[in-house]
Formats: sequence, structure tokens, C-alpha cells
Amino acid sequence: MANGFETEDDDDRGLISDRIRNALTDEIAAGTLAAGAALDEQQLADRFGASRTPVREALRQLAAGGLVELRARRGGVVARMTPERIMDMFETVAEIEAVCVRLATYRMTPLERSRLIELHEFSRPIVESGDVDAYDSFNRQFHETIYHATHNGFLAEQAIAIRNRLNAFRRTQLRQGERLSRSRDEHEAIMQAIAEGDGEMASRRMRAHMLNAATSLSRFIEANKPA
Amino acid sequence: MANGFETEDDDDRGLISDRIRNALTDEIAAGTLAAGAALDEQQLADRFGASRTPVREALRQLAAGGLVELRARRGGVVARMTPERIMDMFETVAEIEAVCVRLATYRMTPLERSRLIELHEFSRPIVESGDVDAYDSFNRQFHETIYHATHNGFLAEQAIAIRNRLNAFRRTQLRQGERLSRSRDEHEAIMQAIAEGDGEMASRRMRAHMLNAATSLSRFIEANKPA
DNA sequence: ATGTCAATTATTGGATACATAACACCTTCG
DNA sequence: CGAAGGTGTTATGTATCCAATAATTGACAT
Repeated sequence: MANGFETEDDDDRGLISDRIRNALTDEIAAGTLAAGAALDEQQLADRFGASRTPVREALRQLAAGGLVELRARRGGVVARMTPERIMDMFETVAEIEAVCVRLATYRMTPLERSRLIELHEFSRPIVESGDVDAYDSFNRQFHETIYHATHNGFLAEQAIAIRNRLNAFRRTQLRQGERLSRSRDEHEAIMQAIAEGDGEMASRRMRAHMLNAATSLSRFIEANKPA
Repeated sequence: MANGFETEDDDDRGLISDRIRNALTDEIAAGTLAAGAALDEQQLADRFGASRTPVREALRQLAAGGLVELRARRGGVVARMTPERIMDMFETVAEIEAVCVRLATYRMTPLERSRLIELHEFSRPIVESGDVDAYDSFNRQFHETIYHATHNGFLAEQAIAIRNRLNAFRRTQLRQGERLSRSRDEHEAIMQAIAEGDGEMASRRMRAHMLNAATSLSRFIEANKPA
């Protein structure tokens, strides 16, 4: 891809507690660890061939990130996500993204603008190929570029953190090819508002864009829900 | 105060790690622990009459909250806050508050609306008395009432978390009596927009309100900065 | 037979001991 | 005299052990 972005998955080496945290994050994201599942410290320690100490630190970090709920002296469980809460999270992401794109519209440098345009153009062949994984990767870059263009490092961090947190819970990628072209059309509309320097318009379109993705996913979840 | 809100400062009992975390949070907020100060685990353990285990857990939690920076095998330091970063945090809070009040305007129940009006009226004698602590307490309730009125639990949590995180760094309360009446006037304007059902207007006024508080504080910090 | 209370058990919270990596200082060689 | 390498010290990462608490189960009384 040749654009300075790295996958940053420094797994399987370094701190054991970090390895455990990453592994658990993946398993929660993949759904291997179902929501509400009890997380026995000794059991996890055995599974990872470590002692309880790093397991506990991993659980604390996951709890801080919201993926795990800890109750004092009653152990941890994978955070239980109600459909309402998931929708709340999506709405929050949508609103934050809307804020970001508004600020970015007013503050982005010409370089950042051309970078964004370049990215957007780059997505056209991806949509045509229907490569969902590639589009997912592009999409992340597109949105993160906007975060950074706010020139507000803290806000960008928050946006990324919340987005990742939500990502961990969407166990099923969107496999609907149609969604890709709709997504790109919505990006197009956002790009146009940015080009016109209309931050408010860009903001409204971004909010709609995110909520479209949310309802689309929500419908999918509803159709495949277990009970 | 007779309004169901509690101070929730359940300190000095319960989990030791929580006590340590709260204590460190307070000390960082008060400036007793200067930014960049090294946090020796054994030293802290001795100071709190505990072992390193709960100290480590406290440090992890603080790191997750952004108050402490941890580097692998190189210990932790109190997060170094540049003025730019503080302004970024203020702006982020302002934007999130703006989102909250817009959603709240469209979604709040009559009960929540009357609760907010009641709170606002209650602040008049506080401003006249010039009791800064009392106003600070009221102010928190005012804003948190708005968070909850969004009927988006996740967003409310995020707003409170970020607000607390910022609070930890404003080591000096605003001691300017004049600011109180200005703050209340701004609340008044926000209330009016809410009453008219104009979420966008309420949003813009809230943003201005928060940024006013920010610049006011920033000026104060600038005037009293150490070096 | 059912409800309540107490004892036991299992699991988490905390303490201590040990391993390992990083930093500093000293020695030695160029 | 300066730089580089090694060694020693200090602090973090991990393991194991002990204590406290909550859940569960069984017994006894109503």
C-alpha cells in the first residue's frame, strides 16, 4: 500500500500481559469468547501458560477499555452488549465523526486535503473489485485521516479509541457488496462538502453516513441473533 | 441538597488498589505529583502501606485514563500535559457537550426538562452568594443532567469520563467570582434554546459556553505558569 | 417441605520472592 | 583524553503463596 501505515500487530513477543490482552481482545472480537462469559483467572493463566499476575493485568486493561466488566471479588465477564447499547455506541461514533469532519473541513492543510482526495480516488477500484477487506482497510484510513486533520490530537485519539472499541464488538463484517458502493457515494458527498468548505454540511453528511452503516449492521445482527 | 445525588467518595475502605488510584488521581490533580514525575512502584507501595501489586493495578488504570504514561520496563511517569493538549481536551469536551445538549433538546422527557429548570433556578442564590465550591457542584449536576437526557448511556459515560479526566488536570479552581454570573447567563441562554426546542442553537451556545470557560482558565494558567 | 442460617469451598485481592532488562558508572583500550 | 564495553545496581515483570470474601450447599428448625 506504500503509505506509511503499519499494521502494528506486534504480537507474540514482548510483555506476556500484552500478549494475553491482545489475544483476549481478538477472541472477544471474533466472538470466540461470548458476551457474558466468565473469565476465570487461573483458567486463563493455564491456557496461556503463564501465572495469574499477567492475566489480571490484562483483564484490568480490558476492563478499562470497556470490553470486560469487573466486579470486586466476583471476577470478570465479557461485557454484555445489549442492542440498545450497541446503537448508543454507533450514535456516539457518528456524532464524534461528525464533529471531526466539521473541524477538519475548517482546519485541514492543502496537503491533508490532497491526501484525502487521493485516498478517496483510490477507493474506486476497490469498490469495483468488491474486495470487502481492502475496502475496510481503506475506510479506516479515510476516517483516520479526517481525525488527524482536525489538528486536535486528543480528539483524534478519542475517535480512534471509540471506533476500535466498537470494532471489537462487530463480530461480523459487513459482507454486503452493495453497501460498498453506497458507502463510497456517501464519502463522495462528504468530500464535496469539504471541497466547498462547508463544515456543517460535511458534518451532517458524515452523521448520516455513519448511521446508515449502523442501521445496516443492526439489521444484519437482528436477522442473525441467537435467541 | 436533598436531590438524590451523592458525593460517591467512598474512600479509605474497599479495594486498596482503588484507594491508591483515587489518592494518586487527587495528587496529580492537586499538582502534588508534578507532570513528568517518576512513579516508583516500591516507593508508592511503601507510602500507602501496601505491596507493589495493588500499586501496579492502580498505575494501569491511571494509564488507561491517560493520567499516567507507562513504558515497558521503564516505569511510569505522570503524563506530561502541554498547553496545546489541554486546549485540545477542552475543545473536545466542548464539542461533546454540544452534541449532548442537541440530542438532549430533542429527546428529554418533561420530567427531565423540569429537573433541569429546577437546577438552573437553584443556581441563582449560589451565584449571588459567590460560593464557588457550591457552584462547581451545581455545575456538574447541570451538565450531567444534560448528558443523561440524551438517553444515550454510552455517550453520557464518555462525556463524564472525559470531563473527569480534564478535571484532574485543572489544578486550580476558577476563583473568579465574576465568572460565576457569566457562566449562569450562558446557562440561561442554553436553557432558552432548549425551551424553544432548537437543538442546534443550544448546541452552538453550549460550545461557546465551554470554550469561554476554557479560555478563562487558560488565561489563568498562563498567568501563573511556573517557567 | 420449605426457608433460613451456617459452614465449606472456590475464586479473587494482596503480599512476597525471584528473574530479567535497563541504566549508570567504572575500567580499559585506542 | 575520549570512547566503548562490561559489570553492578536498581526497578520492572512474573510467579507463587496467603488472606479475605462471596457463592454454594447442606442441615436444622418451623
